[in-house]
Amino acid sequence: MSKDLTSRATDYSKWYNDIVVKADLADHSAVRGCMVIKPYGYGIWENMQKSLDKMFKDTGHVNAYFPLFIPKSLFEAEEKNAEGFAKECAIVTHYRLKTDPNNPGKLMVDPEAKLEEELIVRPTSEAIIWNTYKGWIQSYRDLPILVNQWANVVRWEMRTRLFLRTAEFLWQEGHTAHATKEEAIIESEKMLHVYADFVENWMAVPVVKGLKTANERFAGADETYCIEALMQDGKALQAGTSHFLGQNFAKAFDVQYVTKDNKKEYVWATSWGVSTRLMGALIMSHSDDNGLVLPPKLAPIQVVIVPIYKTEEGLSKINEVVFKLKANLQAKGISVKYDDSDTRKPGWKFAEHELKGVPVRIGIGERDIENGTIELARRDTLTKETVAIDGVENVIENLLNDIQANLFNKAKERQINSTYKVDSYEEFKKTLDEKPGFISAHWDGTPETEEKIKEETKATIRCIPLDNTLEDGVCIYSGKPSKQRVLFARAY
RNA sequence: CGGGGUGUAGCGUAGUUGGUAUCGCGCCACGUUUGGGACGUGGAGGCCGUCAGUUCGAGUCUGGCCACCCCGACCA
Repeated sequence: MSKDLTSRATDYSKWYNDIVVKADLADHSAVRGCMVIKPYGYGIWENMQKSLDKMFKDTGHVNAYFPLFIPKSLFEAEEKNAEGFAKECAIVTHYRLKTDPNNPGKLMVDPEAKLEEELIVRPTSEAIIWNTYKGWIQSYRDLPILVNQWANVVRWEMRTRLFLRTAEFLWQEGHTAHATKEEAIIESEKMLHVYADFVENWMAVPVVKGLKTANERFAGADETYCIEALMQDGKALQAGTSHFLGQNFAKAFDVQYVTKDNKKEYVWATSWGVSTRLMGALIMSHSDDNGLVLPPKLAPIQVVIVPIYKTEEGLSKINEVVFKLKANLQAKGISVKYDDSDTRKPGWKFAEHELKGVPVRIGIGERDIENGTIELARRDTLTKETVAIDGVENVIENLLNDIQANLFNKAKERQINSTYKVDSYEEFKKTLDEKPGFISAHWDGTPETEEKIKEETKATIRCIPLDNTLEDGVCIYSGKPSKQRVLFARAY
C-alpha cells in the first residue's frame, strides 16, 4: 500500500532509511557520508531552528558566526579536546589545483600550493571561538558572553546513516564565558533544560536528563549533561549535550579577566549543541509502517486539503468552500496546503500525505458540499470522521493540539514500558537481548566496569539521571557497593 | 579502517557457455475515470557505477577506484 515501505518488523533500519528517502527528507549525495537535505526535510529542520533559536534568544543568547577552518596550532591548544577529535578530522593542506600535464582535461593538486600550516575543518568550534574570546574579554564587565552559532561541522565518521551520523552535519553550538564556576554550571544546566523542553514539547519525544560518565564525557569538558531518548527499537539516542568546560579552554587560550578587586582569573566556559540528528530522533520516535508521522508543531504542512470531484462545476463549488476554510485556518496560524493538482487522484494523495506525515488531512467532495460536512483524518491514529464544516476551524485547532499531546503520551508510555530495573548481570544481558530499552541498574562507579560491560554487551551507560534517588545496592558486574542506579542501553 | 554484499532507464529488477538488454512501476500523448496509490491504447527513455585490462567482440571474465547496505572496530 505505501510505496513499498519496508515494515519495522521486517527490518527496522531499512524501514528508517526508506522513510528518510521516500518521505523526501534527504538523499545520499555523491560525497561519501554526506547527505542532501531535501526541501521537505529542510522545512522540518527550519521549524526546529526557529523554535530553538527563539528559546536561545529568550534566555539571553545572541547569534554570531565563526570560520569553518581552524589552524592546526589553535586546534591542538586544548590537548584533550584535540585528542578526542583527532581521528575524525578533515584537513586542508593545499589551496590550489592545476591542470594535470599527464592527464588532459583533469585537475591535480598543485604541489606548490601547499599551506604553511594545515587548516582543520571544524569538528566543533571551541578552539577558534576561545581564541577569539581572548580578544573580547579583559574585565568582569565583559562577562558573561552568551553566543550561539548555527553552522555545519565535519566529523570523518567510518559508518554513516542519514541524519543519525553523517560526515557533515548541521547544528547549533552555544559557547558561553562566565566569571564564576557557579554561573557556568547554572548555564550548562539551564541549556540542558531548554533542550529537554524543546525535544519534549515540540518534537513530542520524551527524554531522560542526566550526566555522562567520565568515559562518555566530551573531550575537554569537566562535566557533560545530556538528554537521552529511546527509539521504537529500544535503542537509545543522545539527543543533545551541554558541557561545563571548567577553565580548560580559558587556560589553553589564556583567557583571563580582571575581577572587581583587580585580580586576574581564568574565565569559566560552557558549550552546548543539538544537530540534524534530532531529525533521526523525530522519525524513529513516531513514525509507523505507513510512513512518517510528524508532530504538528514541527510539521511544514499541518493540514492538507484534498478535493474529490467528478466535474469542473463540482470542483468550483468545492474551491469556494475550501478557499474560505483555508483562509480561516491560516488566520489561526495553521499551515495549510490545498492539494488541488488534477494530475493525481485522491487515493494517491491520501497515501502520499500519509507517507510524508502530514498531521491532519481534510477530504472534501461534492457529497460534503451538499451536507455541509468535511472528512477529517488524523495521521497519528489513522482514523477518520465526518464533521460539520461550521466551526471546524476550532475543531482542527484542537485536533492539532490533541495529536501533539497524543504523540508525546504514546512515546512516553513506550519509554516507561521499555525501562527495566535489573539487579543481576544475567538478567541484564537477558533483558538487553529480549526486551531492548533502558536498563536501570547499579554500577560501582569505575570506568573499568563500564568498559567491561560495554565490551561484553555493547550496552553503555547513557547517563546518570539528574533526578536520581539515592539507594544502596551492589554493582551488577563487580558486586561492589553502589549508591545509585544508572541508565544503560545499546545506543545509536 | 578490517570482513561480507550490492551497483543494469527516475525507482525496483531479469539477463544462460561472452554477441548493444527483460519485465513491472513511474514518465509522455489521447480517451474513459476521480470518497484509499484507476484503466485502455500508443510512445519515449540505457556509455549496464567508474577507470583500465583480456578478447574479433564485455552487462557478463580480471584488476584498480567510487558509492551504498550488513557485521566488526571507531563514534566528545
